[in-house]
Amino acid sequence: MDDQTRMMTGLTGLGGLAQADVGDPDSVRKQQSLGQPQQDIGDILQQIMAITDESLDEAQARKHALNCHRMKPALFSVLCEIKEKTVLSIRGVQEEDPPDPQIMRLDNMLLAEGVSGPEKGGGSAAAAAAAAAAGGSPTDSSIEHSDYRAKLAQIRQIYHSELEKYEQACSEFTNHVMNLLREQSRTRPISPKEIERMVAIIHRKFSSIQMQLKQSTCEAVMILRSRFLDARRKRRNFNKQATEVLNEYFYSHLSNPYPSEEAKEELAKKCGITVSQVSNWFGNKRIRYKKNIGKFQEEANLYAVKTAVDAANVSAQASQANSPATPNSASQLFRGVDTLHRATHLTGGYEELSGSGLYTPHCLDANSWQDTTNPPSVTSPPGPPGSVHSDTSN
DNA sequence: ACGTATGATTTCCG
DNA sequence: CGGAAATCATACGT
Repeated sequence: MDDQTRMMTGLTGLGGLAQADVGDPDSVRKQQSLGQPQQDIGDILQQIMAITDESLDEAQARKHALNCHRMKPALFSVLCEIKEKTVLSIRGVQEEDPPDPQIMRLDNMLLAEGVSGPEKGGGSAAAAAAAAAAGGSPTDSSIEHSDYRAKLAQIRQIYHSELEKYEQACSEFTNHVMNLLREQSRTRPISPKEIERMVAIIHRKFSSIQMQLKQSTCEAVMILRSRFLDARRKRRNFNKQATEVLNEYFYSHLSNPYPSEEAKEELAKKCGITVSQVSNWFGNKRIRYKKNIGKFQEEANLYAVKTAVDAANVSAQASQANSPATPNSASQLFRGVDTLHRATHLTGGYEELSGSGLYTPHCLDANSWQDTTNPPSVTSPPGPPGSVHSDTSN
């Protein structure tokens, strides 16, 4: 309604049809006494103004009559022109929404998470790669749980179906509105530009809905991630074979139980765990071993025996392979048994072991780990193993 | 149920 | 940034 009056005022001014204010009923009456064209226009305007007071049927008939009026096209175009100048120009400036940083962030994350990326052709591999590339976190390859992937795929599927629904609804609604406006544009001043604007508004609304979808999808992914990544929540002990491999390495490198990056990778592969898990394990092992060497003595001996036996077997096999006919294998085996024997001796009696040569020097050597000023070869006299010896710090 | 073992995380340091 | 130390939180054996 307000628009209507504004249009009217605009019309009078622009068209120069009348100097007086059309909104004033008196002026309309005054116009009737004027010349023929003016009277005609005034007549039409009065009819338009009065149309709301009439009954529905009357109004319908009146509308039709007005529609067929010979002045209608001219009047209509003028109204359009005015409307464009007044109504549209008012809000026409605050357009141009820049690519929302928020939605960009969401998009990036969904892409990185493998939710919105390319379709599931490569499947988990692509997703995992994307996640790894995005996160770069040490936890990357630990997300290989099939459960995780299944849940992620589920989220992905929901996301895509929802997105599709939104898009469809958006285009449907846009079409509907456009048809409606086109339809109405026959009786009401609506310019194509206005339709365009309307479409843009609709799209903005729908994209804000999309953002909500993206937001909740991100949230779901984050929750899923945290649930699966927080291994503390669902800690599993490594399997026996894995701990065996790790312990073997630890005790056979007791003088310097710091596996290199390559060694860690190798161990990780052998144990079916990640490199960071290997690092954790060695970190824990070192500190716990150092804290209470006595407690680990048995274990140390066990693995010393194990490695000794392995060494014996290996050397026996090697010698056999070297010279199948040689009777030397017996002596090789014996050497293995010898080491084994000496190793078994170690149980309990670590005092005499210093200098036994197998591994003992390292056992009591935890103080020299990480100590560049004190190479392992020149070990300081070991403290009482059972008691908690002084911490290196302080 | 409880204590211990153990993998992971946090904090601090060089 | 890698490691030590402390700490957390769960698994596991009793």
